[in-house]
Amino acid sequence: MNTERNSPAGAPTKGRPPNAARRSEASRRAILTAAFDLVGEVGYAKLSIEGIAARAGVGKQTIYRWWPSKGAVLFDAVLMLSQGPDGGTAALPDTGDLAADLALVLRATVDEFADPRFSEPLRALSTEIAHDPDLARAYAERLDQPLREAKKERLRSAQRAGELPGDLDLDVAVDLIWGPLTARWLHRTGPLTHAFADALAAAALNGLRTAAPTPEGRKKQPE
Amino acid sequence: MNTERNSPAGAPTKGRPPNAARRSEASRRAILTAAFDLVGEVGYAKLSIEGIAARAGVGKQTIYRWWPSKGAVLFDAVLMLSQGPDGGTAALPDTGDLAADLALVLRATVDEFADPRFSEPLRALSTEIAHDPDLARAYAERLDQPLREAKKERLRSAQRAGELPGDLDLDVAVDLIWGPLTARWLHRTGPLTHAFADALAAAALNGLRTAAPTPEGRKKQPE
Amino acid sequence: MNTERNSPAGAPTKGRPPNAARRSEASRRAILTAAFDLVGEVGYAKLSIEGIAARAGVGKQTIYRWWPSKGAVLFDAVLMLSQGPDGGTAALPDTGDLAADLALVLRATVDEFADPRFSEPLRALSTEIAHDPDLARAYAERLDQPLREAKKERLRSAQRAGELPGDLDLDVAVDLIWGPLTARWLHRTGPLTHAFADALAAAALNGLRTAAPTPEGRKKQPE
Amino acid sequence: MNTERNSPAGAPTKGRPPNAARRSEASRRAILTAAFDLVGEVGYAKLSIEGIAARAGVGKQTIYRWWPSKGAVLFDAVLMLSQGPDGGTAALPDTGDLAADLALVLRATVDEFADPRFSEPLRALSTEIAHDPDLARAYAERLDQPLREAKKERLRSAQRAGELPGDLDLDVAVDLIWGPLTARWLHRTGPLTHAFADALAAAALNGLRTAAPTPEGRKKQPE
DNA sequence: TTTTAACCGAGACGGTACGTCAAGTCTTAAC
DNA sequence: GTTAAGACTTGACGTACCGTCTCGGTTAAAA
Repeated sequence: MNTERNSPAGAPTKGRPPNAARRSEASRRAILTAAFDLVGEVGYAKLSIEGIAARAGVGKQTIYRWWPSKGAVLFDAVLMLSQGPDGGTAALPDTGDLAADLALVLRATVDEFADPRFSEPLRALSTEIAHDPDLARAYAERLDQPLREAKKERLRSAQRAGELPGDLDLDVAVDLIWGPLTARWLHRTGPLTHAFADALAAAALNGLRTAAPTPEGRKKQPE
Repeated sequence: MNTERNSPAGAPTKGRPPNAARRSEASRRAILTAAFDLVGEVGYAKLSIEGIAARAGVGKQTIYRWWPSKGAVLFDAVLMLSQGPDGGTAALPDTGDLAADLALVLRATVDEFADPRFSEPLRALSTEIAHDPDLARAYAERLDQPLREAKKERLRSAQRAGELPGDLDLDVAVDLIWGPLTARWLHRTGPLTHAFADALAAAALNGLRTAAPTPEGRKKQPE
Repeated sequence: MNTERNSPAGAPTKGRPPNAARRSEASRRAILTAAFDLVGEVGYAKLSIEGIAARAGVGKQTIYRWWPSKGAVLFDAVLMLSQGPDGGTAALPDTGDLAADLALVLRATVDEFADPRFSEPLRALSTEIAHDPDLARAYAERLDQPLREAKKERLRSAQRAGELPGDLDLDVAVDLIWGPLTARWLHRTGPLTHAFADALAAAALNGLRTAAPTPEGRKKQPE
Repeated sequence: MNTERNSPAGAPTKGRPPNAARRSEASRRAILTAAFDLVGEVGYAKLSIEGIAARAGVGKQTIYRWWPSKGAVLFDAVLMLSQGPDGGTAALPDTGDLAADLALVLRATVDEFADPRFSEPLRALSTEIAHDPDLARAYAERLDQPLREAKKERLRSAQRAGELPGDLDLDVAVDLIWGPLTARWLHRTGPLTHAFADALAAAALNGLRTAAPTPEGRKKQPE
C-alpha cells in the first residue's frame, strides 16, 4: 500500500523522516475523521490541532509527525471522504444532452454547498489553500485535477458529439462553467439556487452575445 | 457627517454602543492603514489584533470598541483603500467594443491579483467572508455591489448597442465573466495570465457551443 | 466648613490644585458611600475606581481630582463612617474595674471584626496602609490616634485609680492590649473569640510571669 | 521525594490536576526566586504574574498550572526562603533567662522588619492572606505554626524552669508577645525600635498591673 | 527469542495572541 | 470651573493553542 498519498502537502521536512511503515493506520483514520467532524461542528475558526488530537484520542505529536499543518490534515480528511473505497472519481453523467447534464451536475453541486456537512470542511480547506501555496499545489493535483479531468472528459464527449467545437480550451471551459458557482459560494454575493445553476449552464454554453450582434443578425434567431 | 460608514460589519452588539460622535478619526485611520499594511507584510496567518494595535499606536480596546472582529477591520481597510477620496466607484471603460473592453478590464484584474499589495488583503478578506455571514453581507452590499453595478452598467450599455440581448440576466452574466477569475485566483487551480483573461472574455461572450444556435448551424453537426 | 479633612493622604500634587470651595458635597458623599458599600459587597480585590464612580453616579475624574489613590478614598470612607455626625470619638467605658472594662471593649472589637460590613472595609484599608506610607501616616494621625487617645485616657484613669503604675508607657500598653487582636484578625492565625478577648485582657494586665518566679524575686516587687 | 510541599495553597481545583511527577524543578525554583526578588524590587502593587513569568523565563501557563493565585506563589517563595536547606525551623535561644531571650528575639524581628528584602515579601504575603482564607489557612499551618511551635517550646522551657505558670495558655502568650510587633509593623502606628522590643518583652512578661496580683498586693488598691 | 528502535498517548514546557477589565489621562458639553 | 460622561493608551488578567520536547508503554522489525 502506498502510504505516500497521506502526505500531500509534503511530509515534515525537519529532522529525520518518520518511518511510514510503522505508522498506525488506526490513528491516521481517527485523526482524519476527527478533523472532518470537528470542522463541521465547531467551524473553521475554532478548529485546533489540540482539539483534533483530543477528539481522536491521539497525542499531538502524532499529528505533527505526519502532517505539516492544520490545512494538510484537513486536506487529507476531505480527500478521504471525497474518494470512495476504490479511490476513483466518478464520471459525470453523459446522456448525450450536454446542457441537461451540466444543469444536473451544477444543481447537485449547489445542493452539496448547501449541506454544512460538506460545505464547512470544504470552506475551511479553501481558506487554507488561499494562504498556503504548497497546499494549493497538492489540492490542484490531487483533488481538483481528477474532478477536472472528469469534467473535461464529459466535454470531450460533447466535442465528439459535435456539441462543442473541437478547438475549445477545455480548462477555460471548465472554469467558465464551474468557476462562477465556486465564487458565489465562497463570497456569498448572491443566492446559490437551482435557478442559478440552470442559468449558468445555459449562459456558459450559449454565451452572452446575441447570435449576431448586428441589427440584421437578430433575424437569425428564427424558429 | 456620516459616521455610519464606519460600522460596516455591524457595531459591537454587547452592552451599550459607544458614542460615535467622540470617535477619534486619527485612530480609525491609523488602525485601517496598519491593518492593510500588515496583512501585506506578514500575511493573513500572522495578522493579529495586537499587531494592528501596536503598529497603529493604539490601544487594543480601541479596536475592540469599534469593530466586532478582525475581519471587520480588514473589511474597512479594504473599503477605505478601494474608494477614492470621493467615495465613488469608477465606471468601466466603454469604447463601444464590449469584447475589447472586457479583455482590458480582466487583464487589469489579473494584474491586481498578481500584486501582493492588493492581493494579500483581498485574500485575507475573502477568507474572513467565507466564515462570517455577517461580514459576507456587508461585503456583498458595500464592496461587491457598487463594483457589480458598474459592471452591469457596462453590460446595459452593450445591450443598448445591440451587442447583448435585452433579456439577459445581468447578475448571471457578471458572475459568468468574473467568477472564473476569482475562483482561479483563490484556488490556484491554474495560471492567472492575460491569456486566460482574454480566453475568458471571449468564451463568456461567445459561449462554448460550436456555433450560434441558428437552424443552419445545427446542420453542421455530422451524424 | 473645613473641607481640608477630606484629603487625608494629601491632595493630588500634580498641576494646579482644584478649587475646594466649589467642590460638590453630594458627589463627595456619594463616592465615599459607594466605596464603603462596594468593598463590603465585592471585596477588596474587585474594588475599582470605575466601580465606585459608576455606583456613585460620578465621573472618574471627580474621584481622581480629589483623591490621590483608591486607598485614600477608602480611608475617607472609613473615616466618615467611624465618626458620628459630631466628628468626635466615643470614650471607653469606665466602671472603675479596668479588667472588666477591657474585656468588654475587646469583646466588642471581636464582634466588629466578625461583621463583614465593618471588617471588609477595614481589611481593605489595612492592606492599603501596609503598602502606602503616606496613607499610613494619615491613618496613624486621623484614625488610630483619636482612638488610641481614648484608650490611653482609660488607662490614665486606671493609673489615677492605682490600678496601673504611674510610669507605664501607655503607647506600649495600648499595643500590648490591642495589638494581638489586630494581628490575629489580619493573619487569621487563630480563632477570634470572646474567650480570646478575655484571656488577652487578663494576660495583658497580669503579665505572663508567675506571681513569684523565685522566692527572692518576690521581694523585688516592693510597693 | 515529597512534592506535596509545592502546593501549599491548594493546587488549582478546576479540571484535572497536572501531573506533578513531570514538573520542572528548574522552573519552580526560577518562579519562586523571581517572585521573591521582584516583590522586593518593584513592590507589591506592581508585582504581576506576567512580570514573574518574564523574569523567571517561563510561560505564564506554567505559573497558572501549579499555583492558584499570585498569593500562593508568594507564599511558596517566602516558604522557600524561610526554610534552610534542611527544611527545619530553628529553635529560639534558651539561655535560661526568658526576658533576655525574648528581648533578643524581638530585637532580631524588628531588624528583619526594617530590612526591605525581608519586609516587602512578607508585607505582600500578609496582604494576600488578609483577603484569601485559603491562603490564610496554608499560612497558619505551614509558616506560622512551625514558628509558633518554636516559640511555645521556649515558653514551655520557661514553665519547666518555673519562670512561667504551668497553666498558661501558650497560644495567648505567644500572641501577647509577638502580636503587638506585627500590628505595629503592618499599621505603622508607631516606631519599630529596639526600645519598643524591650518594652514589649518586659510588659508582656510582667503585665501592666502595678504589682504582682498576690493576695496581699490586692489590698494595695485603695478603695 | 530477545533486543532495540520507532511509534504512540500523554502532557509539561516557553511562547503568542486572545478578548476583557481597569488604571489614569484627556476632551467635550452641560450646568 | 466643576461636573458626568466616556474615549483614549496602557498594561495585566486568565485562557486557549501553538509547536517542541520528554516521559513511559507498547509494538514490530532486527539480531
